[in-house]
Amino acid sequence: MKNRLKVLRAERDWTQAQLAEALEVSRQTINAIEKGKFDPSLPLAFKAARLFKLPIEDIFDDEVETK
Amino acid sequence: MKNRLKVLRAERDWTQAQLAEALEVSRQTINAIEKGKFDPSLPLAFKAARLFKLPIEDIFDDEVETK
DNA sequence: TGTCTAAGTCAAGTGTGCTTTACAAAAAGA
DNA sequence: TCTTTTTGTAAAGCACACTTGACTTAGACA
Repeated sequence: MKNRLKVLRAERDWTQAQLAEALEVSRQTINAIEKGKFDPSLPLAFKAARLFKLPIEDIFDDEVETK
Repeated sequence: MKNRLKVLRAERDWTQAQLAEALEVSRQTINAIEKGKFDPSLPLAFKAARLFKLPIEDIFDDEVETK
């Protein structure tokens, strides 16, 4: 699952730690999600959507990565 | 987490088993999600959104249940 | 060069999403 | 009523979302 967290962070000049705090998860969790290590839970995706005021589909991308 | 799966099923006259098959999960998983026993994973939420051609937010509701 | 911050990663542990198997309860049809 | 279908639920097990703690790497800057 791809996601735009890194870009959305950059647009706001936030660190992984700051985003983690805003979403009430650990910094390692943010890092792992950004690096594609695992997918966030649905509740966490909702939290991110509310934080960035974007639909979940605009933050996370379920399509297969064709790297 | 509330959800409209039961209604969306009813609109299409589908059983839990049929929805489970369409989403490639077990019937018990559909039942548990409909009954609020646990939240679906984000990938499963994406699958449901594609199946029903609706945004994830139109199927699942992260707001606190005020029963 | 040395220091500070941000990012990346690993290990071990906890909780939960989802499975299969099985059975009971409820609904629907004859 | 009898039978079939659908829904609800439980137990045991596996995989993964997420945690804390610790360590490394890289960049910025004095």
